Amino acid sequence: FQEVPKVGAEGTYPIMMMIFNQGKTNKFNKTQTGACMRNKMVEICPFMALSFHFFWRWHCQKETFPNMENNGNWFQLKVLYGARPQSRSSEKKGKGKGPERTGADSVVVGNDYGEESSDDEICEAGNQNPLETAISKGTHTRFMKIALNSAGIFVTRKVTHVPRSSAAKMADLAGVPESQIRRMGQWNTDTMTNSYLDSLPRQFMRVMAGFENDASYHLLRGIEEPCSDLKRMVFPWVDYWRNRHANNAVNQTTTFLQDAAVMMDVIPEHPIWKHELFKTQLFLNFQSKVKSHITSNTETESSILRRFVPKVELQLSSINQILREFNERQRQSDQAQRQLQQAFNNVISGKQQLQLSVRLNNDNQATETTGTVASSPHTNINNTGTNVTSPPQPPQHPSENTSPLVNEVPVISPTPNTTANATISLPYTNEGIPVYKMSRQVATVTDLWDEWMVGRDGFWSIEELESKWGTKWRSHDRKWFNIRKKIIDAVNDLQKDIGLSSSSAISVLQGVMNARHWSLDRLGTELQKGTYFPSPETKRRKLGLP
DNA sequence: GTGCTATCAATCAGACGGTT
DNA sequence: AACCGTCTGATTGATAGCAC
Repeated sequence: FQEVPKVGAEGTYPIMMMIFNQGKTNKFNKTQTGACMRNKMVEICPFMALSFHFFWRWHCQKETFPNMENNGNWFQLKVLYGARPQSRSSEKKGKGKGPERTGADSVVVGNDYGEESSDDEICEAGNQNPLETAISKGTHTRFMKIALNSAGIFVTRKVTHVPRSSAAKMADLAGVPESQIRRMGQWNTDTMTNSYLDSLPRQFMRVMAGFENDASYHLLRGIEEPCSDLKRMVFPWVDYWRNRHANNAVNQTTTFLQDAAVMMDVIPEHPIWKHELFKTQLFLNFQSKVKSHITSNTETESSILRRFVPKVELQLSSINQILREFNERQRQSDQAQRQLQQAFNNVISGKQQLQLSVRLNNDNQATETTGTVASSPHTNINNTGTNVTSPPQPPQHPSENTSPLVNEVPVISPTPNTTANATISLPYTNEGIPVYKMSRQVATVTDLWDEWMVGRDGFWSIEELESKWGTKWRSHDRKWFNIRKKIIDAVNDLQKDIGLSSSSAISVLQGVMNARHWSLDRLGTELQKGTYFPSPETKRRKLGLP
């Protein structure tokens, strides 16, 4: 970490530099650098990400801070380590389907990687410290895919290369000169760039961090300086070794505290906030000061906007209005689509009878057949549509429509189905009662409520199954049902006791699950045990308290 | 030659379900 | 309800083979 002066303005700002001397385009071990600065948006700030990563490891995971007495103790440690912390792979021989590997090619000493240094070699070493094991290529790819997919970006090729190309494109769109982009991406080959220029393309860094120029580098969350007592609580080990080595380099204590003050509102449910540091009065005081800087400045910007560009604000508010209307229409459209999907599922599953009209025009004698079909994925309609096979007596479908034509319906009894995934047909008992195993894929209160009240994949809802066949449909799934029922009861309790809508009640329970890191099963168990009540009112009612 | 995907094996946490 | 062995799914490391 370095503190660099602003160009053309007073003050400095911290930057994080990475130094590397090997890589695909660096065949001659030339020392190259990459650098970044604090981002305007705390959510994507690399300082935030790295300092939270370290805080989590040293405070929450209780990882031992390395002894920095000499370089050999910590030079091989990886910032992002890849092996399982509890991995016992050293006892095993070889993994994967390939031939067993020998340990001979796995020893990596110093920086002399020679001609072929692949990640795999670093990953191998038999009894190596997991903290010294680099993240594998496959894991890197998976992490990238998860991150990209969660942002709605689907990449099929060069997944790990995406930031390299997209950063260049983003910078180009933001007007960063090509020369700067070349320098950041190490795409230059001319002698001047390679040998003489400062390797930090400051303009590129600033734009990617959300700032126009050095003078405009002004972080609202960076104004408030934490007191030394608070700072000492963050990375005390780092402070210790910095003092021993008389190292004045910037450390992340201040930026961590400033970022934490804001991030707590961005991801309030993250378990890191359980740490005692964030409950101390020192931190709470500091956090309120940081927030006051942010809110006061936001208002200033808004008043400036009102004073100088009233029309812009008017336009913005009308655009907002349009967006709201658009969202409302979109919501209605989504709802209609869901209803349509539900109706379609009902038809597929046989819950809803379907009227078909078939006209055959193959020859001059046009035939028209009309029939009502309680359809099933196994429904067979032969060429004429009138030659009906006599099916085994179908179960009593919970359909309310009984058509006079129902006896013509070609329904084939669904074949028994034992896999949880292939839910397109239901097995039936000899008495014609469907045997439904509740979905193991359901992990949220919303999905459970849906399965209970609407039914999954077009099958009967649990409510319907209960009302039609009592407990018989679930003779092999009692425990699961009973635990889940407690959650449905809790939703109903919230509606009854404090007047919430069903969707609000579902949100409340889902919020509890998220905050406490409970699975559905855990929530159900806690409700069953009476160790958790959805509301104080419910608790009073159930326990008969005044 | 390199990056990526498909695939297998190892491992772990948590769910499941039978027994007491 | 507690216990405990088994099952299941998720995660990770690793390799072969394909595409470029």
